[in-house]
Amino acid sequence: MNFSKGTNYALHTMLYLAMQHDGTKISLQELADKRNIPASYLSKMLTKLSKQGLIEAHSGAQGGFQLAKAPSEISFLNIIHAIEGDLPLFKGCDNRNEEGCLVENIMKEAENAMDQYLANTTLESVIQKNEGNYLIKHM
Amino acid sequence: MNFSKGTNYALHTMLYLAMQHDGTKISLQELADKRNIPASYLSKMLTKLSKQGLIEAHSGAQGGFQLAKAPSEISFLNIIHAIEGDLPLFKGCDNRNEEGCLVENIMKEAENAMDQYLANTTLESVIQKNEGNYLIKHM
DNA sequence: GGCGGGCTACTCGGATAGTGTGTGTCCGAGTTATGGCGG
DNA sequence: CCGCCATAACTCGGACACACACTATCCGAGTAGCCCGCC
Repeated sequence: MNFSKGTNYALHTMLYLAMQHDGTKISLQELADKRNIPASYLSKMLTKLSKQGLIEAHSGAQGGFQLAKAPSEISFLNIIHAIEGDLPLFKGCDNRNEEGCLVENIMKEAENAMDQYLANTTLESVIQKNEGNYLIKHM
Repeated sequence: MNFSKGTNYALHTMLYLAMQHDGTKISLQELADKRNIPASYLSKMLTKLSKQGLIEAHSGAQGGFQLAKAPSEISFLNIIHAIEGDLPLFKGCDNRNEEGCLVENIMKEAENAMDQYLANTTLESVIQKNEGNYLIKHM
């Protein structure tokens, strides 16, 4: 049980896109090179992000990707759900009765605690908090 | 990315064991039958729980399993870590510098939020909250 | 009656295997800007 | 000078392959309580 590499790739890429505040389009190849991500695989992740309306993909020459919303409106949770799916992390027991599975209910609450943190963390808040930081430029 | 079935099995089994407050030993077969879990597989999960000191295994005739601690001292987090391992859910980037990976730090915080909830949820608190409930008897 | 050995019930741990998902690659199809060529 | 067309650069999406963890099963080995029979 752990987050997939695809999620890691997506988060890094989205952060990179958010730093291009002027909204210029960036090609798949550049995104892949900057973070040492296999381009073919990253393409699949970007497709998912695009389908969720988080980024825009432009075909043809001078095409590329850019954010579809303001960085303040894109949370980590949005990105993670776009990649991993929005199914709950925990599948409860089969023989569920009218109140559902007790263990499952508890795990849902635990997951909600994590989701709430991720929903409150937007691309903008991360960049602002780390402005001028060495990290943000080279990671 | 989701919790394994093994975790589900372990949580249910531990809850069942906790309800045997008199500390009688319960055989692997009975535990498996009560929750419709394949006994051979459950055995592996119980081995992990035993190695983490959460339950005691008694060999031989009239043997079986019982909690090694009081239900109030066993949290959901203990059980989950025993099964899934205590590694962080998110593996950050490889090229980490002196401050680590920015994305990874955020994900660690998110995971901490979930862990904190799970650490505060003990077998005892779950049972007390659902005492007399239909669920607790039949799940 | 007491002692010992076999029996039974159970756990422990390794070996093995199927299965699904994550990860990665490749390639063809479709799309758009650009530049050159002809009118 | 203007418009059309070929080309290049790029995305899109499916097909495919591989690795690895999860899930599950089976079996032999070891262990502990119990009972029966022998002394």
